[in-house]
Amino acid sequence: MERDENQMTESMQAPQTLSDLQNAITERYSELSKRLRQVARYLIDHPGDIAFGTVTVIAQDAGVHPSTLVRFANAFGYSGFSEMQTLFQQNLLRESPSYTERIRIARETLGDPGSQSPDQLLGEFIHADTLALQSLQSHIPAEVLNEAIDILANAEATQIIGVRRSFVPAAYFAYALRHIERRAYLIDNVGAMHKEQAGTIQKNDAVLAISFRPYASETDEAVRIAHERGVPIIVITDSRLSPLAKLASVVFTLPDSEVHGFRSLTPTLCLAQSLSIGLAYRVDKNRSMDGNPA
Amino acid sequence: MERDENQMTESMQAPQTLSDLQNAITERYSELSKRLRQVARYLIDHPGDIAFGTVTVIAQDAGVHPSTLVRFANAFGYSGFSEMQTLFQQNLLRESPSYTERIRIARETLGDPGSQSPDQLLGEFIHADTLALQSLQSHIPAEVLNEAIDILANAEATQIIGVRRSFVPAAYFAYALRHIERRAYLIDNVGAMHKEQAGTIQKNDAVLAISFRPYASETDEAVRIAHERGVPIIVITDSRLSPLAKLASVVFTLPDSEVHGFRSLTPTLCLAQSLSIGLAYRVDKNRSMDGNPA
DNA sequence: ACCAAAATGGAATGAATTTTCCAGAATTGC
DNA sequence: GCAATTCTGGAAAATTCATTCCATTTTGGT
Repeated sequence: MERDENQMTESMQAPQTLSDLQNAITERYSELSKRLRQVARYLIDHPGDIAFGTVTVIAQDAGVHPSTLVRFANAFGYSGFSEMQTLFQQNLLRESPSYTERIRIARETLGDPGSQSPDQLLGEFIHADTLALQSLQSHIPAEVLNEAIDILANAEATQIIGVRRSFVPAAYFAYALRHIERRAYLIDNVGAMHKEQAGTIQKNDAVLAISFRPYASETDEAVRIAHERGVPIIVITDSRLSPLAKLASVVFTLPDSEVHGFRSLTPTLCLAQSLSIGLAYRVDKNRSMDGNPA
Repeated sequence: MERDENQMTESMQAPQTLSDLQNAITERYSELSKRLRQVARYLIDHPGDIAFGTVTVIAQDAGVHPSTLVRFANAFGYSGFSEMQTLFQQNLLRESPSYTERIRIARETLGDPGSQSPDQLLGEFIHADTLALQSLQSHIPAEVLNEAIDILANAEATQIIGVRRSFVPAAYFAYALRHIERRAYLIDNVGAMHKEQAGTIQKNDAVLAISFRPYASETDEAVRIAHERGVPIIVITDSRLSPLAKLASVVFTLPDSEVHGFRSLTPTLCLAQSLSIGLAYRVDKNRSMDGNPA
């Protein structure tokens, strides 16, 4: 067996993921020099500390000289310490709730926006929507979902508000709730009568409002009316700083994924689905517990 | 009560944890200037993206000047942006381990219908939508996309038809097309006047019809009228055997993903986005080729 | 113990990044 | 509607940082 291949100094290509690197380190640990072993141990044992921090700080913590870190990175095929460091950062990002960073990276690797074929465009939207969906889960705490479903389950009817872009998920909510035989009223502002429509909100209703930047005054007004009447309010919006958030009983803040200037409604609709079906199950369960096993 | 204390400029001491900072931001949000609010929103809504990246990059993503970030940090008592940034890093380090675990658990329990928590349900829908999106790309040939965009680009106005479930993507189309300054009419059947609405379809319009099983007669009728008048028709449906398919100039057939009896609209909306933005680019290109470089 | 080769840490260089400063723009108060 | 104040963004300055280079030390072999 030819052992020369294993000598890898600068020639071989560097590991591209953190786990690859960790494997490589473990494998080559014995052939490293004293100081490099020290670095190796530190990298393996404290991966979290590598992501941030400067060479100087990390070197101090690891008890070595900064240049040793650079040499270590070189020994594993990287152009410098910084290049190796990105692996640790990416790893942290992958585990973290953040995803716009990944979109940014993906966008960079996808080349210039603008003169693209519709086909590529479709691919980009699919990609962006997928990422947005993935991050959705981490943005929606289970308790909030449960509270929202509680409110909907206890309400006699649900009044749904959403205009312009948010009209789309609002319409979906109305469709879905009616589908599972819940009373749902869509405040659709037909005939510019949203105030009149909002006027019909009653004590034992629930209000479901959807509003994203730029926040529409129509939605705001309707929610305000509901708030005055002490009606429980579920808000789906994009930020805790949204004007609706402070009036709400329950707030969902959704990450907005923007590609080519168009924000995706996919997370909102997915949430809408989940709320509706979750409600359906809840209502079903309540019914059977009420002594009606059908 | 002495309110002076609240004026805090440089004098007060800066929040030492991320949640403290977030609270402080929420509290003082209203008294911030326009740009600082922009920063505030970005910090609240994208905490994960602050941790890495340089001021320059973050400033770009937030749409502000780098110095604004520094000013913001100063306004909250930090010596500079970097000092504030460390809060976000610490937070990321603390949060990271749970996330992948959650997804794994959610995925494992997938397929166990019935008594599920809404949280698990959400995970299922996310998963289903993701799969549906993935398969979308292979179901949409590039030529069909191009033809559809051709039709939309040449049309004077677009008439959009979709009822019930399909009303949701139809409404989205109407919104998106108007957003890119195309004339779009949504045949929404208000006042049960879909026939009258369809009657306004003209020779150089285009028709965009969305219909899934069970196919709605309203959509069918409208498309039939359009077909008689020789108007180009784009159809989004679930099968090439759909009654609309044979009248269409271009047909998109979408795979339907069904979870808990609810079909997902996500692929339809993703397609809608792609068509709209693809159209926007096409129109832009045509305009500049017509000698109007703006 | 001596020589050659490798390894190490200090200092310097050069690049990148954060911060400060300032002039013009926008906003507010009168 | 004007003046004063605040806000903004460009550019330069200052700082920090990663990397390279080199002299010194250490290691391993004879």
